[in-house]
Amino acid sequence: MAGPRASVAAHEVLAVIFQVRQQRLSVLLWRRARPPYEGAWVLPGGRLGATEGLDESIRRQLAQKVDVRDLTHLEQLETRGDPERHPADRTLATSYLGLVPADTDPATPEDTAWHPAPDPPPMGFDHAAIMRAGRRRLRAKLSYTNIGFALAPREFTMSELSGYYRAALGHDVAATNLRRVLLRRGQIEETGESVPSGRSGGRPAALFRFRARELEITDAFAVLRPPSRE
Amino acid sequence: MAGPRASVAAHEVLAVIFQVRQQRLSVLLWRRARPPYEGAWVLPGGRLGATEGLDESIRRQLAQKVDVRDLTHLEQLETRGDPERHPADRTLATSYLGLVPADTDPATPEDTAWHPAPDPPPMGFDHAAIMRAGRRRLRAKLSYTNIGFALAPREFTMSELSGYYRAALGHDVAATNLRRVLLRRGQIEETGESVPSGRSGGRPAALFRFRARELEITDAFAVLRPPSRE
DNA sequence: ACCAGTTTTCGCCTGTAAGGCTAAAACCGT
DNA sequence: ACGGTTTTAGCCTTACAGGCGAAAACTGGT
Repeated sequence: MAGPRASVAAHEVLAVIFQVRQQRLSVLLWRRARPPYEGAWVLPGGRLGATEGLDESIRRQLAQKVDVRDLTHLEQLETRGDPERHPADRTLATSYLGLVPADTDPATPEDTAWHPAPDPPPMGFDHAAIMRAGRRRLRAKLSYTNIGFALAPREFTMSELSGYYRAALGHDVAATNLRRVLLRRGQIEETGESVPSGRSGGRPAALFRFRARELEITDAFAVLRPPSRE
Repeated sequence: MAGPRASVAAHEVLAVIFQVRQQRLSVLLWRRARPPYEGAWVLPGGRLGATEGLDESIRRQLAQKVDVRDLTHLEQLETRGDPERHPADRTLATSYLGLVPADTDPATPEDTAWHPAPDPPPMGFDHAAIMRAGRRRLRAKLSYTNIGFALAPREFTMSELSGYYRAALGHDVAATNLRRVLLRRGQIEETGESVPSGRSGGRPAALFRFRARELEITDAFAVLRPPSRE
């Protein structure tokens, strides 16, 4: 009753790294140097080392592409294992979602570049589908977690923040509503300082910061709560 | 700059199968027949076949433990790859969350049994942690999706349904509130029929069914919506 | 110094969803 | 018919999302 012959497959880790650059959600891609898909854009990553954990491995691979200290968030996304996803050898891939805050410009090697996430170049393997899964995950978590902290710099104005949300969500976000929602949830707070606004005048904008810099799930999100406790 | 020697690791798939049995959330476990962890309870699953996809593999493995037709939901959960998670060989594991509706009693082999999920027996490997991840996922999705359809039989009364939710969530759920929430969301509808209630009288309960039997995400869950379209 | 233009911020209002509570409805057995 | 039991419907409160307009706070030009 044993199934098909058990396989011993290669395993790779990949990362979907997003950053908002010039008002657009961008993804870090790497130009592949060898066949198959030589010259195509792919997600950064590589083979799992013999003694590495998965998290450990993706951090090591990324260290060759971006300054890992700029990574404000990293979480596992999904694992793909279709026998045909890699034309040559059988290779499973575990992907991660990573975020870089909007103000930093990490040094990247020559074979690596940022591309617009809504309209990426043709990508090798099944990496385009993995990137879409990353976008979906990011969009969903912007609603019910404080994950915005990972897209925004340490301090920001509300109009800047709404710009990051707009880029990531793909639709307009009213700064006034965003402010209320995040303040009520206790995700952000005023720093007390303010900065002059745009080139042609305008009221100076107050600076805000996220209170936490780790992922937290919004309470209100859990519906069907336990009955009121007394 | 090449990392550690690339590994070619074994890969297994595991499933966290939940069912509400006698008002309690239960998990299907399997008594392991060989070392390591011989005799310990583990999650059902096994080695990935050489030509199988991951989804395909977990369905094949499960077919040996439960009638797969009883599975109303199955989704990928997470992948673990700590080098120490398997004492002998390096083995990665991709886990799935599966659900069986409350009224069925699938035939299971002798080495397989249902155990209370809140208070499981000692389990081998890292399977206890995987099971907890499955519970967290289930609890979260009960809030913002229609995943209840996979826990409940085709037709049910509201007090039965609130029992399934209570077991899965681990706290009381008011039947009257649950009814309103699910009706407003359009997740459930009345069948028109009703059944006599408990042993000692009482108003007969209306029967309900879920309108969809596939996972759908509740709209209201996405906060920070696009501005009103006209 | 004042005014027009700009951007941010505040306040008021609306709609909708969650959830508590009570009364009514609909049955059973005696 | 009446008390016990369970389900269902209605009413109310609270909380959050989001629209809109007015006020605040600045810049630059006249």
